[in-house]
Amino acid sequence: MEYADAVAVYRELDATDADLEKIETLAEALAAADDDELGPLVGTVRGKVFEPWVDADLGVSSSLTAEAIETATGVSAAEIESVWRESGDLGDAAAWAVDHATQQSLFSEPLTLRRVHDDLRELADYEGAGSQDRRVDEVAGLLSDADPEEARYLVRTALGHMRLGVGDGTTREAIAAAFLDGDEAAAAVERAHQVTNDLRLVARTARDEGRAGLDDLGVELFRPVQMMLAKKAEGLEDGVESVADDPASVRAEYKYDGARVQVHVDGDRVEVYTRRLETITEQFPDVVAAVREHVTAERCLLDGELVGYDDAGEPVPFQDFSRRIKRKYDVEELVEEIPVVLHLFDALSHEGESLFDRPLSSRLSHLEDAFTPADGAIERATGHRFEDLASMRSFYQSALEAGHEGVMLKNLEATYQPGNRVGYVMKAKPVMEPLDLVVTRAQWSEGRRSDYLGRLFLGCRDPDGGFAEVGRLSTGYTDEELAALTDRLTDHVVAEDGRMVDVDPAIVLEVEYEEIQASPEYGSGYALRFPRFLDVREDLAPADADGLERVERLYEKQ
DNA sequence: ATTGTCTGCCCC
DNA sequence: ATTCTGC
DNA sequence: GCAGAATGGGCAGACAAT
Repeated sequence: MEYADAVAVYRELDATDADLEKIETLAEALAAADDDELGPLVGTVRGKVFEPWVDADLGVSSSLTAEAIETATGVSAAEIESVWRESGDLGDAAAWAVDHATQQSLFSEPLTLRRVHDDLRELADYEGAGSQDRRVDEVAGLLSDADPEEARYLVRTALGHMRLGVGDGTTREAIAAAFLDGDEAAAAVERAHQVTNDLRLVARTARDEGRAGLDDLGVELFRPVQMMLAKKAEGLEDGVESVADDPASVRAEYKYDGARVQVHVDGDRVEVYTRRLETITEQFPDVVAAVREHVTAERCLLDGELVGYDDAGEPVPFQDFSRRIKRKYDVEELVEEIPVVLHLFDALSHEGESLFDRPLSSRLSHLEDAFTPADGAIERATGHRFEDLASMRSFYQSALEAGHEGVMLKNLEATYQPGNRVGYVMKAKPVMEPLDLVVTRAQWSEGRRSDYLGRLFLGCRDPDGGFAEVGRLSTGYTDEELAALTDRLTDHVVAEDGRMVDVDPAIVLEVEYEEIQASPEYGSGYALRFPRFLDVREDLAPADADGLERVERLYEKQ
């Protein structure tokens, strides 16, 4: 397949918002793809060049790609930056740069999908001194053989942002439409995706073996399964109403602030997977040891949350616990410093028996049979069924007092539904008092927001009469609110540098957040976790904004 | 040897 | 993670 | 109600620059 043909497909997908049109376009392309092109097409349409289970990174993102565009075209970095900032897409800037190239490659070979895909894959193998330059050269090499449209999607692929409006859902529908018949085709594709987490494999299987082949793909130990996710509840009562008609079939559990993990066990072999189904077994030898010692089942697949604790038995802030996740060297040192507890709350298979179609109540009794709790190492998630809302409310309070995030609410009769945020699991967390903060700086956005100052830096009053930054804001406003904000901010611009804009402190925003954390990044020494826009405080001047002392007080209080 | 910048189907 | 938008 | 996009803080690792 010529790369130009793949690009024609991307463009057609890009040209419509209608789901059905996207599915039809993609299905036709998948059906027409050659034997060895189906995988690359399924991957690149989602901006991915590796299968999800491959532990490899391209190691190229916006900065190095901008350099590659400069190398390939001779267009200056400043010009590329400027077009990037205007269009909000580095791929668009690449298209422009190729069109305005001041240097032509001596001989230009037409690109193929295969070459683009395989060359990008090679980037991951480069390591050591000079590797960044070699990555830049490799991307530049592709770009110098690309026409403007090819360059646009080549760059978007390298960055992993195709912006085609095609996600896993659309791709699954297209696979079904391309290779299968019948009403339940899409459901069969979805199920196969849930248990393999690999759309390329699913597409190949659907094409080569049809429906029967897909149905043969089952849950296997050491092939992680997509996790069932929770929806957000407005409050405890709302959550209970949402999960089940009958409050008697609701289980409330502590919601822990750690990392969601799936643990696979077969005798001595233990693997620990994250929510994105990455392996983190190496980072948690303590967890592996605890599982070996206390899991009594020979074979099982368990679901839970890993949480860090301090000497006093209090859960540590997520930012501290998170150090353990990416640690590669001196792991034992961190094992000592930040011990963790594995809180288990579900069982997906037990002694070879799949439990996906069983109600939660049944899965929980299998979980109970599968291991012996050991305090401080491996425990059941704290949870119960409650007779009335008042007792559930006090349970919720006890979760907060113990330093946890809130509660999960689960329907005891529901089956395990991988990959979906279904209404059978809800999470309830308390809302913090909002802060009134001043916009100190702003940045031009990308993609669909490229005409807006969509990233707003927030400051609180500091004792010197200035403003100390406590983070950035970029969600919570509608397009309309953002357009109005952008308009107003442009009246206060004092300096502009690339995408960054300095503004007079003039606009006060009401901002919601989950938590205040200690920050090494921001001037105030604090940062908001999950900040979002609530409203413009028209009634407040910058001098009325919240001060650093209030931020400090709230930090100490939580 | 130290510091700065970039990256991540990162974790949340 | 949260949130908004188009279907 | 779903799927998709655009974005938050902060961490360790990997190189590059000094």
